Amino acid sequence: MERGRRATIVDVAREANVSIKTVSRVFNDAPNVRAKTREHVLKVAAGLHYHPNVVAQGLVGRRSYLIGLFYENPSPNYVVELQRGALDRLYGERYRLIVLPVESAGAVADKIVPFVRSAALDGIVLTPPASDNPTILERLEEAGFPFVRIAPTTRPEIGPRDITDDVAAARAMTEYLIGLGHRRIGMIKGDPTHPSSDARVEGFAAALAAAGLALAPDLIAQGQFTFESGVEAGRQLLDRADRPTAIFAQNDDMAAGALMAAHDLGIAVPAGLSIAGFDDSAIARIVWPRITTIHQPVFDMARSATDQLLAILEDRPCPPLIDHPFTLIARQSTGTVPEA
Amino acid sequence: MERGRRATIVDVAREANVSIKTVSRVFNDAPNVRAKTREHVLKVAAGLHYHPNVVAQGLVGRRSYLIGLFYENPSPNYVVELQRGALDRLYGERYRLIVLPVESAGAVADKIVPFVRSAALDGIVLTPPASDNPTILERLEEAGFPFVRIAPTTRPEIGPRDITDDVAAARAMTEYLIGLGHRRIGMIKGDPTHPSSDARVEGFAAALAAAGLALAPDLIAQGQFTFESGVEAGRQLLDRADRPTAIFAQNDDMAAGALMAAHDLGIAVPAGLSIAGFDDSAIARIVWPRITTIHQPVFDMARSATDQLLAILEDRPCPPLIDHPFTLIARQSTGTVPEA
DNA sequence: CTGAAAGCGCTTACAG
DNA sequence: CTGAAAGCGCTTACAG
Repeated sequence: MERGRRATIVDVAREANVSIKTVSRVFNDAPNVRAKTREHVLKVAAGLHYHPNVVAQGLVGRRSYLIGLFYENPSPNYVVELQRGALDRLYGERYRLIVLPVESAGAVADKIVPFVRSAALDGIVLTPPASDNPTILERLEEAGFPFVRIAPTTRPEIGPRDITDDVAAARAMTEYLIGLGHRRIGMIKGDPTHPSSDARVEGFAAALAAAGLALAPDLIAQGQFTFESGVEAGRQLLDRADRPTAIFAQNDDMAAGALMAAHDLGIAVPAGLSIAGFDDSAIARIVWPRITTIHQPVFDMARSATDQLLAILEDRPCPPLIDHPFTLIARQSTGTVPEA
Repeated sequence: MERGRRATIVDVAREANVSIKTVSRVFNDAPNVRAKTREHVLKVAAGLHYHPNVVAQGLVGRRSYLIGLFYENPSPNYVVELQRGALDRLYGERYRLIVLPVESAGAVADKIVPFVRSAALDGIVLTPPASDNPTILERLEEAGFPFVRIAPTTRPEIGPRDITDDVAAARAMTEYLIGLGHRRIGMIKGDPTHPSSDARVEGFAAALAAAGLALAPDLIAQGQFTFESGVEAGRQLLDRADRPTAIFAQNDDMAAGALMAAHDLGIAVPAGLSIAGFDDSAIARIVWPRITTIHQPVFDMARSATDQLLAILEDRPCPPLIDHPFTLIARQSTGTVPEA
């Protein structure tokens, strides 16, 4: 064979003295092949370094064996966890993962179908906020294009979902802070286009209400889920006389940002200020002090969302909803309220 | 058309009253189509939501339009930069990116060809340490499989490379620390299977020698390019009476780890200890104090490596070597040597 | 248990 | 400027 020329099913069939159909059967673990024939074919194939051509298989089967992972780009840690989870499920499968980072899900919503079509994807995993974008969902449904959603909050009827209870998680963290004696607690919200942002405010508010505390609107600062936005929002909350004694940021990147703001302002954490995050991404263990956070099972959600997508593509039944448990992880960035 | 059924070239040809060959010409910007015919075809195609099927194109052209990005998993920041660079070059192209993270390049070296073949990749971008793995290079060469390398240090003859001068960069950082008055400088080495690790030690040693300083072997601690290994190595260097006044870690993740070790030991940075990193990855701006580092153009290297790979695949000439400039970025983690 | 034929949706190489 | 034929490397649907 010439340099770079791959053996084909015809080469194997010829050398093994069988039809191409038999070779096909062997490589697809189809029944009705004598053990001896199978062995012989396998041996010849190995000698020829034969591997079935996925592209040809794809053309016949009208599929590409390509799965898309669609995400905006909030934090590298989150993205890498997402990829790891999806890849973990795909390991050993014929399917491969195409990464589809976009600047803004909203900006490409209109072109989502042409986009997935021209990339020849078989299906797509949607992450927040795309998993709740009405245009994206509508277009995909119209086209009958297979998709699954991670952490959506709307339209529960349209297909499998992987969620974690944002409201309960945010409530748990807030209760934890209240339990440490905090009464003035600030929150840094995430990107307003992510429905999780509102859910986490809801949990926050519920815990405050249950403890008889008022929700002061000026103690809620707007962030974007990025580190930089956390620095900014942190400064805004801290640069005043009646500053909060604790800040609960809606993800770890923003919590790290708030921590940076505190450092820059010379405020000791946790002695003078408690900071809590959300996600349990790598960043929470990298900054000092290490950040108390909610472990959100991003890896697990991505893994089981991918599993559900494969089930759809292969016509297997799949659970419509998986609710992944969260856990509160107390670390060094939170402590009892400072003496007044 | 039924749900999910895509229009094909035949559908467009029929409705536009031309041959499929003409439709093909239009979508490939081939010459010899009357402007009027072209317009008509385009209009009909748009009405049918037609997109050429890449899988079919791939079968005919004996290619998949799939590029693999092969990497070990040292730091999320590095990985995301790599992906961003490659994706940036691929934007608007027919090619798509497959991510191929592996636990250890060495462990899969033997199976690299079957691996890329069964994933049906057209070519692959190799990152350290795979870009210097002799088995991987040999197998790929034998098979005539297209690849480009990021930051290799060996076998300059075997194809396009994108490098940055590790020796000079490490030397520059060391000279900077010496300029601040440091005389006892520790180094945290990266994974020994990465040739860059040795190159950076070389630059470190050269700067020390030029300043008439001895290279104390016990001031070189072994790390793995991970945050955790940096914590460990940092502790090892700091937990002694004659500890160094500065630590130069071979990447930012390990520098952040050393910083964590210093925090845990109650050593103030930079007042009591200077810490420098390498890469200028996101982590360097996220920890406190922000880390002085070498900006390594990972994004640019990935981008131009991908560009070179496309050139190979499309038989265009491409530069055999691109040397990307580094820059030293002084931030808050380094300062003058503490008074003895 | 095995195989010959047809076809997946395109492009390449010719012909006009 | 346009098109009919052949073929890329497989699998599906039949036939034996």
